[in-house]
Amino acid sequence: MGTSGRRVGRPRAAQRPDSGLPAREELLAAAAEMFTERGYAATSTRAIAERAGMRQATMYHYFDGKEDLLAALLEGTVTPSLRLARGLLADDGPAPAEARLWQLCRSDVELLCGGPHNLGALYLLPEVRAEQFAGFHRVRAELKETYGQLLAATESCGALDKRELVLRTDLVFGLIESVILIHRSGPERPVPVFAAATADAALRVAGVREEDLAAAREAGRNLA
Amino acid sequence: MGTSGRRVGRPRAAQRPDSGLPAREELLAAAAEMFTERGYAATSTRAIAERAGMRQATMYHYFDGKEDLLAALLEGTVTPSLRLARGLLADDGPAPAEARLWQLCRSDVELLCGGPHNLGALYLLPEVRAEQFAGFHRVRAELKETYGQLLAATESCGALDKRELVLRTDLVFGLIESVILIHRSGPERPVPVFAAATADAALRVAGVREEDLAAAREAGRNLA
DNA sequence: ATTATCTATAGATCTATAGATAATGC
DNA sequence: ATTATCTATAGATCTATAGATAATGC
Repeated sequence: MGTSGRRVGRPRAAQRPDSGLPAREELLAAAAEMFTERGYAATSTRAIAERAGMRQATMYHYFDGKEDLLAALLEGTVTPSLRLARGLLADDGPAPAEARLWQLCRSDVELLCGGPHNLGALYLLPEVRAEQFAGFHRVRAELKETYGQLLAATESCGALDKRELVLRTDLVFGLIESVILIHRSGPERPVPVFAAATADAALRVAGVREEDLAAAREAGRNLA
Repeated sequence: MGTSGRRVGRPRAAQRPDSGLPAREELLAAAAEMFTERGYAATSTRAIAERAGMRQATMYHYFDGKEDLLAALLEGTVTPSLRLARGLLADDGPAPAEARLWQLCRSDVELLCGGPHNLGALYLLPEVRAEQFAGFHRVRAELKETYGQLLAATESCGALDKRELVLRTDLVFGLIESVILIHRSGPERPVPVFAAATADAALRVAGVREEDLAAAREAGRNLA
């Protein structure tokens, strides 16, 4: 049986060229596209379901509603970053904290800008403050915590007191997340170049001196 | 006649303690609050009008609809920044570009974080891409252009080629706008402190060396 | 029997307009 | 006469549920 043999259940009404994706994934992809292109507000459950090739009511077989879709999309955005961040933090190899921070920043920018849609922009939605998104907020807070620990281990931030360190962390993390805004304005720039430049900028914000930057960058690249 | 004498027109149905604001302003304030707190999507024209003390239909006397309100709010956010930016750019006093850039960054952060609501977050809405917001986009592009000109005049960026300069501008402008995200996470930090720290970070991204920072900051403060 | 889907729809909105009304202004 | 507001509502949604149906699996 190939991937798209006969499937259980009543056939779909409007059959389209089989995307191969499971229905749940298809819904997520449709929601990602429409939320980012038209806006969360402006996207109805009907529009999502229809784009995923099924009728509106069928969506409820997979998700509890629009907010549930949004929550799933958001968590999917941060989870890969967090996995990488943990790896870099645990890595007790010889790479200095500066290099690991550089690599983390670079990869996060790639993740945020690499996908077909600007999913990051979704967590600016005020809706995301709701209870329902606690899971997402937890994961994101953990990612930020990792940034903080790497920063604390750098030479330039090592001497800062707690409060100053939190401020630096906010600024670096903010810079990385701001690529969501930036990338929109100049999408003709190649992502790898942009990601490296943003990682450079993050180290500058961290206080790494211009003359130490190249070394950190080189060492960082080798962690990829 | 005091500010709140008898007013022309049919009296309001539900009279509240007279806010003193003209109806149009009252609507804008209500929309600002609800858009940022509950979300644009989740806010109905009825909710806005009611909070402004009038009935839903009355809103249409002042605005063409929800999008029109959003457009007005957005333009109001950038216009003061742009005015300041132009002033700093035209100022042919003795202050170096670094100092003027610092001051521009500092004030923009104050403006973005100072208001009662996080209005900046609104222009992340995908809805804002629509035709209707062309005016807002124009003003914002002009503000960014000013950042670019100040950056080009700094010592550290003077030698960069066109493309590199655009990249730096994007990163600095992005950092400033990212305070929209950052400020949400730590609103217990005093805004003036945060604004100065962000301006410092912006100069670092611009490539200003650590040992030149203090001087630029001092000169920048005197421009206020 | 289980599953994935469908059709149909109740009930709850929400937006925008039409037309009336109650003030002040002249 | 002008103005700012009101009431009422048509028409267009949209969400979530109930219940039917058409496949496969055993």
